[in-house]
Amino acid sequence: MNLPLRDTPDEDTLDFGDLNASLGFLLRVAQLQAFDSFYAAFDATQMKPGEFTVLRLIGLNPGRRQGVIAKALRIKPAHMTKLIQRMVDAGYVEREATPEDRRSVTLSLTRDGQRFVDHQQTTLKNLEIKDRSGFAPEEFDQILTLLKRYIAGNKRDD
Amino acid sequence: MNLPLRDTPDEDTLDFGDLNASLGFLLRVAQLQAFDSFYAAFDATQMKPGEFTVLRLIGLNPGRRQGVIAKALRIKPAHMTKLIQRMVDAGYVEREATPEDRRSVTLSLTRDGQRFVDHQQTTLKNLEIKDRSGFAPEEFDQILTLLKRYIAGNKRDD
DNA sequence: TATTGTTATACTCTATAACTATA
DNA sequence: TATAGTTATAGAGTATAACAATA
Repeated sequence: MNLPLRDTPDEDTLDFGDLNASLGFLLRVAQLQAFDSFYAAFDATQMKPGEFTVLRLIGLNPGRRQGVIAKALRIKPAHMTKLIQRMVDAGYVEREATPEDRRSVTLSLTRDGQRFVDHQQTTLKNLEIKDRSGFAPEEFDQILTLLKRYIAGNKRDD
Repeated sequence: MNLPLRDTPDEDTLDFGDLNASLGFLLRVAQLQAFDSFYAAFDATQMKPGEFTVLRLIGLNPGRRQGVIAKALRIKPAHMTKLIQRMVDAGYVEREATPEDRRSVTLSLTRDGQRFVDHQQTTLKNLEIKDRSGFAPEEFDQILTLLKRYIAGNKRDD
């Protein structure tokens, strides 16, 4: 005989077993939550995480070829073409023919694009404050360091 | 005047700036590499990370409703239906009508499903050894702990 | 011949809503 | 009316191959 007004408590409680010791599983869950946080913070901008990262990377490295930016972020050429087209349509990115190699295209932010990225620094800062809030200061630095270690240790050849 | 046989070194070298201090960005990159590792390790099985995690979770919690498993893994109902159908077709999962609530369905592993999951423990162990290889033992435990902290601190309401 | 980026196709994951059968 | 799961449709990301222009 269960209480009619509530679910049986253990019906919704799951045993995660070894999943709680699986780096891949925890990375996946953490990453999904990081996306949620991004969408919550960037609600007003219509921006997706991948798009905004592309804008930031172009801003830091103006004049680089589209393929170089794409490869660094593991975005496939076909997808990159469409993503950049959206950013061009939004007025944030400029494409320019490369004189030395006329097959390729170099990217840079428009004035609007740079202004947009600059303006989102505040949003980014708030996101970081929220991210840091569950950690002691040295713990946050530690997780960044360990993630970078994992990334460097598992480098792909491309 | 550049050497003709190589790209200019700095042409491919990008400044990542603050992205190297962004938890969200590092989580994303690390997670993509974790998927790569999974696919490399589970090459022979045709299994995807999400599918295998569902199998593991069902194995740990037989007889739970499909919706409970789905929600725990943030899989949307529509997607879950198709994923479970694939697992049923593969002979790994059994669906059973719930007597108390005939709208719902409970899940369990078939004997083949349980055998499959058990058999992949070796693959999983090898993956973990590879994951641990870049870390000191206490560092690996630390990254698991910190990821769990992040996950708990950013819990969604649902 | 090989490479850069584009186009086209397809498959998965995700999001949404409409539907069914229950409750 | 609300809920559990299904079906259907569409959008985004990804993978692949074919293509045009150029190297």
